[in-house]
Amino acid sequence: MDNEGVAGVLEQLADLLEIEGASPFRVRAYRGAARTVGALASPVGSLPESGPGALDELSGIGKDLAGKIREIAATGELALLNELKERTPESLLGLLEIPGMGPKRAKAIYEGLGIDSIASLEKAAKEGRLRQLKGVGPKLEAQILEGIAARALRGKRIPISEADAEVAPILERLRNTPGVGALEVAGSYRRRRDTVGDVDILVTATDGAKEIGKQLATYSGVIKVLAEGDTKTSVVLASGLQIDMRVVPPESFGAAMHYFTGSKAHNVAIRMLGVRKNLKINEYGVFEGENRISGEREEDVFASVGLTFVPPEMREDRGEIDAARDYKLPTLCAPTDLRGDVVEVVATERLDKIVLDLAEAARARGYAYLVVLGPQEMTQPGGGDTRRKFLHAITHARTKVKHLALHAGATVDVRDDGSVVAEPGSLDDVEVVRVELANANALEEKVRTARLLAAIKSGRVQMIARPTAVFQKEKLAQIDAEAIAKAAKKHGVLLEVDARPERLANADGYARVARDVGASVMLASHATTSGELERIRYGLDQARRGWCSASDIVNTEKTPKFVKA
DNA sequence: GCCGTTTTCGGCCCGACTGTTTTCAGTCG
Repeated sequence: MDNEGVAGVLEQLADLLEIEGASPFRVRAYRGAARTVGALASPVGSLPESGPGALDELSGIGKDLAGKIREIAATGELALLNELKERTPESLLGLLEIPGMGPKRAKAIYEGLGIDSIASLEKAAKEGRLRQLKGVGPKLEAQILEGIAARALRGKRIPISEADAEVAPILERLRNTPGVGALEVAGSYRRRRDTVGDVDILVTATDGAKEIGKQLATYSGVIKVLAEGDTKTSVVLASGLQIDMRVVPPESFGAAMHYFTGSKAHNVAIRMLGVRKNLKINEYGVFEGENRISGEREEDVFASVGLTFVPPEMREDRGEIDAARDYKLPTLCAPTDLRGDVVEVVATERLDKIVLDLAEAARARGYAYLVVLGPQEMTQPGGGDTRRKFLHAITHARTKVKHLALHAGATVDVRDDGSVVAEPGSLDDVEVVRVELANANALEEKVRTARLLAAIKSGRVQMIARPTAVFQKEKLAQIDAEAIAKAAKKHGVLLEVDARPERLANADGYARVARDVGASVMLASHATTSGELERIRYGLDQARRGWCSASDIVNTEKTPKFVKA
């Protein structure tokens, strides 16, 4: 079972344990393990049983959970889960998805009224039977009914690129409101996660919150105002994206930014550090007893617990707190560090112009080089004509655009023995051979990994793409990232981080593995038009989440060497 | 169930909000 599946089982376990009334700390341990496994770049099954890099070395996973995780990964089942399901119907888990329904109420409703499904819950609520239960009145009953009706509309996470497009005009509007001081987006948007659930905006305002709240509520893209209070305004946009805006006093702005940026796990860890120093840390500031000792600037919150400033992208409780304490945080790669990109073209009569456009745009961005991946056909039977036209376009653009190194590239599939699938001679004038497994989701994980390892060792390829199963909506085909990264480092092969919005899932974990073993990352916008070059930023975001500094990323070099055997 | 410059037991983050209460439990982020 893949990591996502294992994480799902652990979540189920946590939910069922919670309904059963197990220790909240035990439940939290299971949820933490689910989160950790879900963020892992390599399959949990491929981790060593003991020693460095072993499962129980991960923070929050001890001997017991490691054993259970291994059992789930190997068999897809878990004895404990089956036991729990015998005592508590699995269908109760569905009730937890309704807003206002938590484990306690689910349990009470099941035990008191025998309700174990959304359908029977809805019936009972309509008949007014829920209020028989202690602690449930007419309002809660109505709220549950509303929750059932609205559950299909519940906001799903959207790609960060879409959120960017939604948020930009709103920020513009709010910034132009008189009396607005600081204005920043917090939350997972600021941490640059690949998807965001909602957008948290924090502002300071000189004369009250009324005017700025009104500015948000009356924005043309708003279809529903959820709340419009003194300090908080919540709206839903036509796209379904929810925007929460909070007005905070200037002296609390840093603490609020820290608090609302999260992640939750990072915040918990920070507050625990505070507790040890007898400090209370919340969204209003850092307190020693009754006295606020800081909170105006985010840096001060970190400093109060003995840490240097942690960039938002790193705040996931993945070791950043220890690193910040020991002054070992990397200097993350900045957008201005980038000097090159990987783009692609398809077969068309206008190849000369398209390549030239891309080259000129790259030069205008200050790039020193550009890898252009040619049309698929060029390495296939009968692709000679396409290949000649592509190479001509490259040569042509070289003469027109100065101070930009253009490299011809090609994407190929690979066989079990590591040999590339390409017509003889078709790669002769290609400097960068990029491997992307065809039909990756139809292959076993072990086969995927083995093929990529064989390709890396063959000495005939320069770059490895992360296999994706894009037709299974954003689901990634798993590979043993650590094994691949180690081999890539040894053989000088580059690991591509694809910046296309639909291929960002888990790219942060992948980049982190590459960085940790010392392999080189190559960001690839895969732009097909000059306007798409800017989306390299999304690849960089994920690399930054993976702790990559400029030296980990090949795009920052002016003249990278593409070694070819 | 995890974890340890208060280490093998006894802790484990914090606050807002809501509905139901009369002092609080449950949910949520």
